[in-house]
Order: sequence, then C-alpha cells, then structure tokens
Amino acid sequence: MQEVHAAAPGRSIAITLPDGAVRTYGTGITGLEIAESISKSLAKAVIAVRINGEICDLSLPIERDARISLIKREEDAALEMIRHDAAHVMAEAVQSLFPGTQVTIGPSIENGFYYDFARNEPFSTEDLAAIEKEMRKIVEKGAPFTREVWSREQAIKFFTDKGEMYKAELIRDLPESEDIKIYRQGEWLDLCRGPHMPSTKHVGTAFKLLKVAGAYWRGDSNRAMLTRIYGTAWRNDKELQDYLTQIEEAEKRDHRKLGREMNLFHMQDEAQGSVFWHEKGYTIWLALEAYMRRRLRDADYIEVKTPQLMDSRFWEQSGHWGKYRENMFVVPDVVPNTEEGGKVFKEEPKHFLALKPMNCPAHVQIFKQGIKSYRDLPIRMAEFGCCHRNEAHGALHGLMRVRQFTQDDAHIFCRESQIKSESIAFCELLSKIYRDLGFEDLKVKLATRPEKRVGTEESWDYAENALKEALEAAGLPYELAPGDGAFYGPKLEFHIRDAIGRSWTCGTLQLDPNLPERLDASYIAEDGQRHRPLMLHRAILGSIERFIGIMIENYAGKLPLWLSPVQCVVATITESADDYAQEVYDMLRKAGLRAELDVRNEKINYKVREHSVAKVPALFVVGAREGTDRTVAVRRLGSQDQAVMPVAEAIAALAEEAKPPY
RNA sequence: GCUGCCGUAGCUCAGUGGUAGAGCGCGUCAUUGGUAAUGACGAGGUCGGGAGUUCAAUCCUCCCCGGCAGCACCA
Repeated sequence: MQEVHAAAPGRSIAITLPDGAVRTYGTGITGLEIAESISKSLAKAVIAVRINGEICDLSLPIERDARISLIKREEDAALEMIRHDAAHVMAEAVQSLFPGTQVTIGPSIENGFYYDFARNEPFSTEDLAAIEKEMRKIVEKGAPFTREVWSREQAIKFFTDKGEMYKAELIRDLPESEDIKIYRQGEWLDLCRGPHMPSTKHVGTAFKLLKVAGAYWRGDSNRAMLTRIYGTAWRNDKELQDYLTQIEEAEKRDHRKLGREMNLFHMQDEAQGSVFWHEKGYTIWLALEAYMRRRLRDADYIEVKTPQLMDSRFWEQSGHWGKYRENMFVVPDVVPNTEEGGKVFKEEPKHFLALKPMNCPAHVQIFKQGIKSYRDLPIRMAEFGCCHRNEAHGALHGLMRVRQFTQDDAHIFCRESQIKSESIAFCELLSKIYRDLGFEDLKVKLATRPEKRVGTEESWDYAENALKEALEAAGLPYELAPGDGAFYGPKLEFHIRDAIGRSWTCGTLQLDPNLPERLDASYIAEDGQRHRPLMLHRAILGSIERFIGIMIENYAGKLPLWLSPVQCVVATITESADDYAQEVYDMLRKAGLRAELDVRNEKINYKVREHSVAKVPALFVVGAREGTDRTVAVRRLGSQDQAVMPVAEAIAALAEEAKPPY
C-alpha cells in the first residue's frame, strides 16, 4: 500500500539510506527529489523507490521518517516493473489499434508479462507484429505515468461509460478499504495498483510479444474466454536475446523430440495419451524400475499387483464413482453384439466395470485380507501400478500428461504415532533417489489445511508438523502452500521443472485417514479392539512415464551410462576389423553391457557422427591396429579425443561405470 | 473441454486452383576409410478424414479427427 501519511506541513523528516546515512528533508519529498539531491546521474538512473521495504512510485510524496532505497534499472526488482509497465503499454497499443477491445488484467510474470483482452474476434499471431510496433511508438513517446486516486463511484461510472465492463467489475470487487488508483500514461489510463516507472520510455526496447492464447476471465472455465497476449521484457537487448536463445535451447531438449530422435517411444492417434514404448525406451524403463525395486526392498516395502478392471460397486465404495467418475474409463459388463453393422451392445448395459484410476482402494483390499495386528504395522505396500485416467484432451502432453501411466505407488498403513517416522523415512528415501537420478531443480511444497476440512485442529497440527519435521530431517528446503492440502489431510508435493520451464508434480506424500474408514480397514491394537489404520499415499517418481520424460529433458538425452539404452557401440574402420569387432562386442555383452555392433560399410566419420547424435555414451572404434594389439580406441560422448587401451581394461572400466547407483 | 495456430514422404520442411518437390533417412552399386555427414543411382506421398464450391481442389468454404501453445483440469 502506498499510503499517504498525514503529517504537519513544513515539518522535516529523516530519510535513512541503505548505507545507514540519515538525511533530512521537508515532508512530501519524493524519491526522485531525493535522488536529485544526491546526484544528477543517480536521478537519471533511478526508476522507483523502496520505502520501508515497499516499492513505490518515484513521484510519491514521503510524509514521514522512512528507510528508503532507490531502485535502479540494473536491479532485479526493476525487471518486474519493466514487465508490468510493458503490459500497460501493450494494452494502450491494443486499444489504439483495435478500438472496442476491453482491457481486463495484465500482470508481470516470470520472464515477461501478459494482458487479457476481451474482444469479439480474438487476436491472432499475425496481429502481434503490429501491436509490437505500436508499443514501440508509445515507448518512444515516453509519456509519464501519473497516479491518481478516484472515488469508487467516479471510477465505476467512468469505466462503465467507456464500455469497460471488466474493469468496472474489478473495481466493484475491490475491498472498501482500498484506494481506487488510476495510472495515466499520456492519453491512456488504466486501473492499477501500481507502482510504475516514471514514464513509458523506461520500458526500453528489449521486449517481444510471443504468443496469443485463450484464458478464462478470473480463471474460471464457466466464465468468458478472453484473449491473452504474452510478451517477454528485459532490461536490455542482450538479456532479451539470451532469453530467446534459452527458449530455443530448451526446445531442443523437449522429450517428445528426443524421444523420436532416439527411438525411445511413439504415440499415435488410435491410442492418444498412451505410450508405445520402443525397445530403447523400455530399456530405460526397466533399468529405472529395477533400481526402484532395490530401493524399496531396502526400505522394507512389500510389492503387490492389483486388478486393472474392477466392478463399479467397488468404486462406489471407495468414493471414486461419485467424485472421480468423469476421469474414469468405464466399461459395460455386457457381451458385445457381433452382428455386422449392428449396435455395439444389443442391450442397454446395466453393470459396469472401470479401469482403475488409482491403486489405493485395491491396496486396502489386500490389507483387509486376514486380521492385522498392531504388530504388523506399518505395512508399506508398493505397486508399479498401471492406472488409467480420462484426462481432458487439452491436458495431454507427451509423456508428462498421459491417460495410461504407471505409478511407483505405495501405501503405508500405520498408526498415528508412526506418521512422523514414516514421513521422515519417506523424505529421506525420496531425496536419496532424486540425488541418484540427478535431480537438483526440485521444489517442495507443504500443502496445509484448507478451509473445508475434516478432523480436529490437534490432528492437523500433528500431521502438518510431522510432514514439516520430515522435510527438515531430510534436509529438503520447502515452501508452504497454505490451504492447498486435501480436505482429509496435508500433503507434500515434489515438483520438478521440464525443459520449457513447466513444473510437474512427481513425488507426493499424502496423509489420508479417510479411505481406511470408507473401506472399513482395521487392525487389532494392544487393547484387543479394532482400530482404524491411517494411510499414507506416496510416490517418488510419480508416474514412470512422466519421470522418464523429465529425465530425458534434464539430461538433454545424454542419460547416465546405467540408464542409456545403448551403452556402447563397437564401430569398425575397415572390413578387416570385422571379426575382431564381433569379438569385442561379444565380450561387452558378456560383461553385461548393452552394446551394438556397427560394421556397416560407412566411413568412421560417419559412424562417429551418427552414434554421437544418437547420444551413445561410449564408442569403441576398432581398425586393423586395434585388432593386432587387442585394444580399442574409446571415444566418449561429448569428447573430441579418444583413448586407446587394452580391450579387457576398457570393458572392465565401462562395466564398473555402468553399475546403477545402487 | 475452451481460445488461437497447425496437419504435404519415416523425419525436418518448401510449394501450386490444372492430382507434388528438397535435404536427411531407406535400398542398390562403387568405394576400405583413423574419430561429427564418400559418391552415384533408385524406391517412397489418396497432400489428416469427410462434404461442398468449381470444368478441375493438396490449395477456397464447412464439418470432423489429430497435433502444438495457453487457459481450465490434474498431482
């Protein structure tokens, strides 16, 4: 809030600068005037002022003693303002080029900004060039941003009269306590919380409009679809260029592109959202799964396998039929009609089966077999469970969002007193695994009690605390996501970013006291009575499909040796080395390595290039010399040189390196 | 699902109201080479599907399917 403090006129105030120096000014002094009083060059460079920690307009009169710091363009804080101002400039440009377009909201975002417009005919990519050109004109003009405070009625009337129904709605919804602030830039004005830089000129030239997309008004799919224009903006052209290059580089890592190039998997229309794993991709899968099994076994998990297809009665009990059905694939339990050209089903189906969207209810069924004692707890029940979810078409995305996926799922049945130790053990297991798999860009969120919830405050305190302590014990930094927990319990979310900067949830830990109740799971405690176990849902990779996708991008396709589908290629230089190459290849296979033999009639340059492009980590080149000496010329991916060494030694070294992290 | 853009050979893409072209890949032949593309020749496409306009549609219009980006959803 840029509050204008009431103060006696003519009084002087003490301004504390970041270096601790205290200067005295008359009340109502502005950030800009302070800058001018220090130096002319500073006054020129400064774009905003931080007053008591809050970023404000340079023109805002300061009425009380304050700590201030002047913000220059070079600072990170400036970026956000450049982007915000760019959004305003874009809105002005759009309204001048396309009269009748309504403006709505336009914030700065990571790497740029957007503005949502309402217009009968949505914008297309072709409009971007013209809008950008107009923006440059506005920036060039350099109209000052000036701030006004209007009365609510005046503002609503003004925007309503202009036909700006969205702005009027925004104003109506502002809390009574808030000033209605209007920022002018030349002829144009907008409702805005601010702050802004001194003029449109300060936006600079390092911006670019990137894409157009639809976006719902107020993020609500029941409301109007607006047109959103995205742009990026930076301090200078170099930063802009770097960013654009970075986007290009990221696109090269896209797992969908690499998956095709490396022959890992494909997808096709007839099975949208499901993956055809090719041999090479499935090799990665199997290696990863085998690694996970070892980790799970060591952490005292048991592994199970549960049905794909279960009766709707079962899903009614679990609650999925009521709450999750729209995401489920439902199959009528009827023998199909075989008459040619006839209906698929002769009779209206009365009974239905559904493909499982989750593994938890099935795990509870296994838990319920026989009578469990408190001595059996905790039971850690794992499954590489294949689930189907009928995701919206627009949500599907390569391996990241699919309709059929396999979770490294597990449910821990335990008593309340075991939540803490189980959560700690889980976080430790997870961070060990993420480390092994090469993940550093990990974001952890602790989602706490939402407004609508069940359970007592004490149980929430206990559960949230348990998760917090688990994170701390595992040394994982985290952010709070207040109110984002499930209605039945708090949860941890482990987010990993993909190449293009999108964030995906992989691991998760959720506390669920609800499902055991619904499905009537119990154990016998010391008191001889039946008690409800608690359930922890947890996954580390999340979905194996998604995780492999993220790994491909994380490593830009250059997977560590133990996960590489082809670990070594033996490539010959001349035909005379064919027999020896075959021998080397056999030795590699015998050493347990995934090898290929390339005796094609091609030049060595060609072979080296091809296997490098295919991201094969090790290349054993053999010619006549190597055959005679029983050596190989080892060339590693990414290296320009090669090392000639005895074949046995080279294989032993490679085999050693190819051992999984566990 | 919503908005916009897109759909041409296995891949990346060019192109035109008169039923198509390049590079890579693939095949054959020649070449036997020393660490990121040897050369020649050849095969390969109902131009996503359907309907309409037209003497004529890959091209224009409409519908459908799919992909991409964002939104919504999801975790």
